[in-house]
Amino acid sequence: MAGEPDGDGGLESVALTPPTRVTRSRATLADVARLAGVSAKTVSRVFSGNAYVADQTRDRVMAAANRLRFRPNDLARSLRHGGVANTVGFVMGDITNQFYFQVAAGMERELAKHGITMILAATEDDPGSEERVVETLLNQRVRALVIVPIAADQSYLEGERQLGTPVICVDRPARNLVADAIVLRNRSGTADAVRALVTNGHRRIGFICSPGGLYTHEQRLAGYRDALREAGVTDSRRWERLKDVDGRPDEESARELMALPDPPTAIVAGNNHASAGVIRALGERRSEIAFIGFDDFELADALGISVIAYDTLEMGRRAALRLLERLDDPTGPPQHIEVDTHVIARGSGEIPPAS
Amino acid sequence: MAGEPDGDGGLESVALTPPTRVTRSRATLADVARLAGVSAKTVSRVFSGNAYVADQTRDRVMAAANRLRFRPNDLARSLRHGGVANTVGFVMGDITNQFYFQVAAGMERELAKHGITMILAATEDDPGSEERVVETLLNQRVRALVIVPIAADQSYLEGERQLGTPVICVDRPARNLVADAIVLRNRSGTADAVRALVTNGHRRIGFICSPGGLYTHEQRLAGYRDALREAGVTDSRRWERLKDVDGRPDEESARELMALPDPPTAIVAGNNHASAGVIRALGERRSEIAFIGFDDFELADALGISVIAYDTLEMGRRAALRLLERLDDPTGPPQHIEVDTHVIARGSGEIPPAS
DNA sequence: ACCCTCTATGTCAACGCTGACATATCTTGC
DNA sequence: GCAAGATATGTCAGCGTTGACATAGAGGGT
Repeated sequence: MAGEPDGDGGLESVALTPPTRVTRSRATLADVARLAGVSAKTVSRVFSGNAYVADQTRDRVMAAANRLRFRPNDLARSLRHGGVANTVGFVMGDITNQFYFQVAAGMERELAKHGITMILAATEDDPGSEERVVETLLNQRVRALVIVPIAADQSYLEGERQLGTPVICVDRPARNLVADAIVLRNRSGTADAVRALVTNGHRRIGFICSPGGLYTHEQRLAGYRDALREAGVTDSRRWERLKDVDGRPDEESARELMALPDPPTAIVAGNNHASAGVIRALGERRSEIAFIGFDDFELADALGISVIAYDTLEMGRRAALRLLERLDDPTGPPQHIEVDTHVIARGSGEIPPAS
Repeated sequence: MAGEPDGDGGLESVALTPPTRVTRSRATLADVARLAGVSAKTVSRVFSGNAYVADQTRDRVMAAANRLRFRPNDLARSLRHGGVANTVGFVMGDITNQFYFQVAAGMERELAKHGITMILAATEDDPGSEERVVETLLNQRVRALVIVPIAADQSYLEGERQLGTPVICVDRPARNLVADAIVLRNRSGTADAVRALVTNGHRRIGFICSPGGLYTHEQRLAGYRDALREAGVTDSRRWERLKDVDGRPDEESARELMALPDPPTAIVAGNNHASAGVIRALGERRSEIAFIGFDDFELADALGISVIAYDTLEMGRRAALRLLERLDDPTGPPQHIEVDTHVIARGSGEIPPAS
């Protein structure tokens, strides 16, 4: 398969210009000014837009700027304006988790409207690296920080906050730091799903989620318990499976539940990873046991999997909006914002109890 | 040490020093220097690390810096060093497409190793906005650009390239611009999948993909045709369905194929969206008709769906590596790098022809 | 004619940092 | 004892930009 047949070969080649000569340096305001026969300040005025410049002069400046391919240097601009850049930093955890990127996407979209650009950094879910990563961003003089807290403690940011850098936490609240938080409606969202199952006649409902201990997972577990308590189910602990280990514990947990003498008639998964495990474990028996997973996923609708869904983009958007508010007015108490979740019924969650 | 008598008072000094602002702002090198009783340059040396500083002095400086919560200002640093920041810009298309973010993730991981931070920007798949977005990044003085080309023409970047800003294209090559490209092995990857079906006895093989016209999709279609031509199938056009419209054309296309008097015994989908359509259309008949989709997706393994897969993170990684090479040595012809794809057999693709 | 305001442009310093260069002390070698 | 290096620190200018301030002609009102 080495030689691509005919078709539309010749993808590259055809260099438009010989292999690159480099480093004619970039034009500055002064260069443009010289060419246009005006002062640097006048060029500056043309590019920052908000001052008196004669139309004729403006044209001459623009012509010179285009000829020299001038581009205003935002670094210098930022330095001049209090040394703060027009960027915000987003610190996410595990880079392979698309959740973070969806949030980033929502943020980007909103920030772009305000001409703010976003700088990305990842902690790779290593709590120890959080502070280091944050420092990198602060050195870049971001105007604000949005972080998905992963370290055990964010008090190291207290100084920054006092210096006026807003900190917004996403998905989990910060610990030991006054900061706004944008989180999911984890607890009541999960409760909603369980209630739906209860309404449908289920009493033996399993809950699978690993790793335990995270804020989000604790909240979801709590919601699960809330709903079962409401329903008068007192032995819910029996149906809980929360492992902290790696490997594929969720799938095993599901099999374990299904192998009980009185197996659950419905299972709720606390996150996407757990959903995958449960679906694998269910296999051919997917039509027998009801299932609802927290987190929507691609093709879930094609497959008829009911989920507790939410708008990840919205989380990012809300984070961005809160951030913009903070930049306008840094005072005021921290807000705890919950983003709505809702159960999407696609079939798997509406299966009635078998026994 | 001229002006600045003590700390307070000094009201009578008329024109010498106007009342200094009391707003607590961020500490600078000079502030630290004053507190430590050394020159700013010495503090600079401590923080850039690579020069002679006595241990005792270093300690004193660090103590002062910590007390003042000093942070080096990378903006100023960058400005001093040729006015170029230590960042690269990534321009992606539709922000809700997780593919882009996976690429971003791979890049980030690699760039972080080199202390380079990434700036994100999205074109929202609007070709007209590409140039504007790119400009924003260039104004931030990114050291290099990685873009997923969406505009019809990237020649507007030629000037930048000549000024020494490397441009790397991902997923699709640039048009009218000399730039490296990191793309998937679209053509032969698709051909591999079709060959596998042929080997399994299939001759009537459908291909569904929308929208047509994109580079990637053209390549995949070409690969499909390659393999069928090899197999001596001459009427492959009959089995191709490529629509440009929106809605859910892929699902309809699949139904249409299945409703033919001599329906295909196997179907290949050209992208994830098409896969979803086909899976919906197949419904209960999933076990009768072989299926392979381009792009892996979550739970595909749990569901036994065979796919043409690749490592999206790897694409980003390769882009980052190429970029770093370019920064080291800006010369040399543009490279066209293909990232490997491979067929993952999970069952759906190994179903033998029924008739 | 005079003053006033509006428009249009220029001069200069400074944002925070570091490279180039200068200076001063301390070793080491012969 | 002294040149030659190694070590330690300081001074100054300038990266590209713009705010503050200065200047100067054009128009308007009286």
